[in-house]
Amino acid sequence: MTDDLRRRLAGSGYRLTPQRELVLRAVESLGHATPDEVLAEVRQHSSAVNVSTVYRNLEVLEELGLVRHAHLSDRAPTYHSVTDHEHFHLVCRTCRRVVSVGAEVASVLTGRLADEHGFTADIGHLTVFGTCAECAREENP
Amino acid sequence: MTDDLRRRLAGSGYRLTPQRELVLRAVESLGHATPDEVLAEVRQHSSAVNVSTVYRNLEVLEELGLVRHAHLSDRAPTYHSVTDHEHFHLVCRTCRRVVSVGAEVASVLTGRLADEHGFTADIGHLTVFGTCAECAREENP
DNA sequence: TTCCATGCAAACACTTTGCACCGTG
DNA sequence: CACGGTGCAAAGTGTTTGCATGGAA
Repeated sequence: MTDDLRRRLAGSGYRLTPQRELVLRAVESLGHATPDEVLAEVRQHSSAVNVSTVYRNLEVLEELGLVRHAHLSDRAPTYHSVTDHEHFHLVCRTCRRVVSVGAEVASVLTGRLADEHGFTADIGHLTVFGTCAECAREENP
Repeated sequence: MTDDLRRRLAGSGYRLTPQRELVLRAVESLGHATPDEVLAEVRQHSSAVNVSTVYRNLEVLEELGLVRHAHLSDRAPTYHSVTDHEHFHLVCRTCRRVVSVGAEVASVLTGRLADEHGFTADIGHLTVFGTCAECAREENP
């Protein structure tokens, strides 16, 4: 599978480096992670990897469609691997919990946006903020 | 209407200052604006207003429900006044154009999220990224 | 006359860039 | 052995904070 990756990269004129692979594996194993978290994970395997290398590689990997990012907080973006089925995120503003929801749940919305506005929605990047069941219960008991 | 605002602020222990009012009026007149753009607009009326004052006031005004923000780019947030009907945003990744869409267009989605996940979505904060009709046409002619 | 609000400058968090060296293909 | 990749340090953005002063109520 490393050779697969190598070919994938070569196809766009990129090379496979140890750091590159470590960044990809870190994103895959973390699920949802900010660049900082990816850096921390990578450093567990290879001590000396630089922040800028992480940023540069996340960019390359996203360009190739191997990872994606979404904004789960007002601050840092979070990356996830694309082997997952397409999904979007619900984020509870109160407890910060994140739930992944299959893209098909939004199909009526994407259909209307396409029909009424000619707009092709990128559901994988979507984040819906709001309040989860538990937190709503606590606020109005 | 200034007195209205004064009372609204006083109700939460805040005061009405010229800067505060200028920030609110700027958001109202700009439609969608980043803190930077709000600052620029405010300075057209009163030369010396500080960045930090703009940030602090946007925060207070949002707490009171007089303005809202959404993330229309990966960088700065944009603020808009709440007198508008509730809406969410479509942002085209190619041309950066922004379209506002009435919250009711997402009602099937919000209904499903409520039923299936107990999640109350905050539609006013939602931004859907994707590709608009014109840009899709240019890419696949 | 009491506190909230402001200006200013410094600190912050996150990300990007320039440059010399390194290593993949 | 050419050219993309890396580390490092410095510079950018966008935002927040501490503190002394100012002004609304």
